[in-house]
Amino acid sequence: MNSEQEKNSRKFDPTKSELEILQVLWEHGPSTVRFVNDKLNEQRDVNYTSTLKLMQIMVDKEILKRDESQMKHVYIVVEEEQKTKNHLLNKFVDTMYKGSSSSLVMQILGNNTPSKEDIKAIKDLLNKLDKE
Amino acid sequence: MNSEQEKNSRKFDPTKSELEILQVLWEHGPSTVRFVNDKLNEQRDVNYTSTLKLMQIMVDKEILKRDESQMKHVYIVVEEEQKTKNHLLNKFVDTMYKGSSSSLVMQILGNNTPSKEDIKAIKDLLNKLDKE
DNA sequence: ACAAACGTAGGAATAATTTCGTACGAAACA
DNA sequence: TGTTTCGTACGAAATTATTCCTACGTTTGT
Repeated sequence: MNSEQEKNSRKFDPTKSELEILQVLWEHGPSTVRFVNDKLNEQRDVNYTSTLKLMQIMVDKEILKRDESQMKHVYIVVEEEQKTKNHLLNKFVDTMYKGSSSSLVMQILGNNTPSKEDIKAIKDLLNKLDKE
Repeated sequence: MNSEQEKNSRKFDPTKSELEILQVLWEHGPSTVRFVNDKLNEQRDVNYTSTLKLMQIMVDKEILKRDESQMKHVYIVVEEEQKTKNHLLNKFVDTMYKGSSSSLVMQILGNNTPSKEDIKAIKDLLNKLDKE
């Protein structure tokens, strides 16, 4: 189960900026550089060509692929969002909590105040897991 | 509650290598460069002076302080482990789960298989939270 | 048809991070 | 005491990541 995740995951480790771009693409689906750049500029100044360059690099790294059939290339995330997030989450748990996901959960629940609904949702999930 | 965390957290964002060092110090308490470097070398090759340099930089950044009363300086983590981890965890939740800690919890519980004990511990915590 | 706006490509400049070489003093020890 | 080992300081080199300049072609609108 863990080994399967390792098998499927490239070493792929997005940098900070790459992650910003991924987030836009995750939220809005396949997009042009222009669109991504505009989104990024809602938060901070970035030159169009900087975003372009980065996205081109991401294509090289095979984090993205692109549809070049139109003049305005459309960039598409290669690996599905959940898989990538899972990978990053596991890496985070490994480095910060020595791989113990429950201690992460304990900490996050202890330090934040989830709503009643959140609590219920999590309880339900736990009950389901319990039965298996 | 969130604002309090912001108040107490410096912008402090350890780099990858800094995090490696922090982990050694978290696990073993205040240590010399030699000790930290030996630990790091259990995992990968690092030159002693590289580790030294990094730890000196961390002192500059006030991530560490050091006891220079002995010739072999002893380095000490400034901010307590939990506070730093919490900060990093929150940052992670913010960027990866738009701040929704419960969706992180859902994902991590769904994708790993916590033990019965883990499940019980989490349930207990949830019950406690529920009452408040 | 021409100018303005917009697209990609690619390389160079800059910034951030990490690594290590060199110098030099203190301790250990034969 | 001489030499080897171990410590720190500091600067520079190497690496990685990020930003942007320039060139040049295509589309859009007049």
